[in-house]
Amino acid sequence: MKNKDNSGRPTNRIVPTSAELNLLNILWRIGPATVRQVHDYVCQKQNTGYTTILKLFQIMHEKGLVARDETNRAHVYSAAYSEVQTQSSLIKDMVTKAFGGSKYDLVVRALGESASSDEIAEIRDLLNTLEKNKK
Amino acid sequence: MKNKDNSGRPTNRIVPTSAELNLLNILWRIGPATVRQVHDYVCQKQNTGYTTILKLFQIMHEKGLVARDETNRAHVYSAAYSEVQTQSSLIKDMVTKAFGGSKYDLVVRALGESASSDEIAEIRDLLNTLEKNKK
DNA sequence: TCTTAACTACGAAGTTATACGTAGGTTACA
DNA sequence: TGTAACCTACGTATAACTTCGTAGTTAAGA
Repeated sequence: MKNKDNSGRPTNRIVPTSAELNLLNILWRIGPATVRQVHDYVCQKQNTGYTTILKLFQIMHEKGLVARDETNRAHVYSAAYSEVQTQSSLIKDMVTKAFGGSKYDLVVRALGESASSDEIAEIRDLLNTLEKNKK
Repeated sequence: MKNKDNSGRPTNRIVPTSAELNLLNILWRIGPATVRQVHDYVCQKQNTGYTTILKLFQIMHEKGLVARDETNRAHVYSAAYSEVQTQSSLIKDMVTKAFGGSKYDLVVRALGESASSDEIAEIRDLLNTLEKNKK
């Protein structure tokens, strides 16, 4: 099924909201988990109602953002898309909306402000690897 | 005044919504403009009511996203923040929410999939310039 | 001057996102 | 067995986002 982004343009991309991303980050970190486990995890940092997490997972399940294992009474949720896939979708979305479609511009902006020498070196390595794989 | 992002964490950043970004892109392109001018511009691509644009600008003005010159009857709106500033804010926001705070990871993900040889060369040049400016 | 076109302000509707409470059923153990 | 803890489903409340219509005012031209 096709989703729609806020602008009304059609898209097939996975673009989780802020709160959804918060939970996905936890699933990516600790793996498939029950609402209880995720709730406990979240509550280490902020107070949130148990049913808030539950409801979010139910909605995310409807959207296809998470898979649900209903074998046991406490359902086990897992991310439907990998962190890398999701990050790529988010980047694509942002490049379209705020960078005139130019991925390069996004990279320039990200590097522009403050990149440490170490980071620069790492990215240079990455570029070498990318080019090597092309040949 | 402090804004809050969706996650409840406080932030001072400029994070326009999708529709807002759409209008800001136009202002950055054509410069300060009336609702009429922006509406005409928008309607080249999509049908949108005049008052839809008007209302959006009013809200953006309340938020401080645009400045408004009320000298003439037709108010003239202009972006309150540059495209570069806004892009940086959006990147920061995204790095926080989806890349565990690592700008480097975002760059890696952006470059990871498909970067042309030309783009790779350009980014290498950029890295050289960045490093030169550091010394 | 009178009518028409244009402009702003305002309200409201429809949708999504976020957040919880309650109801009703299940499990575990005293 | 009964009661306390736990789980899901569902309804609801609020705020933000997006869209547009209407009302009222101002300007401009016949």
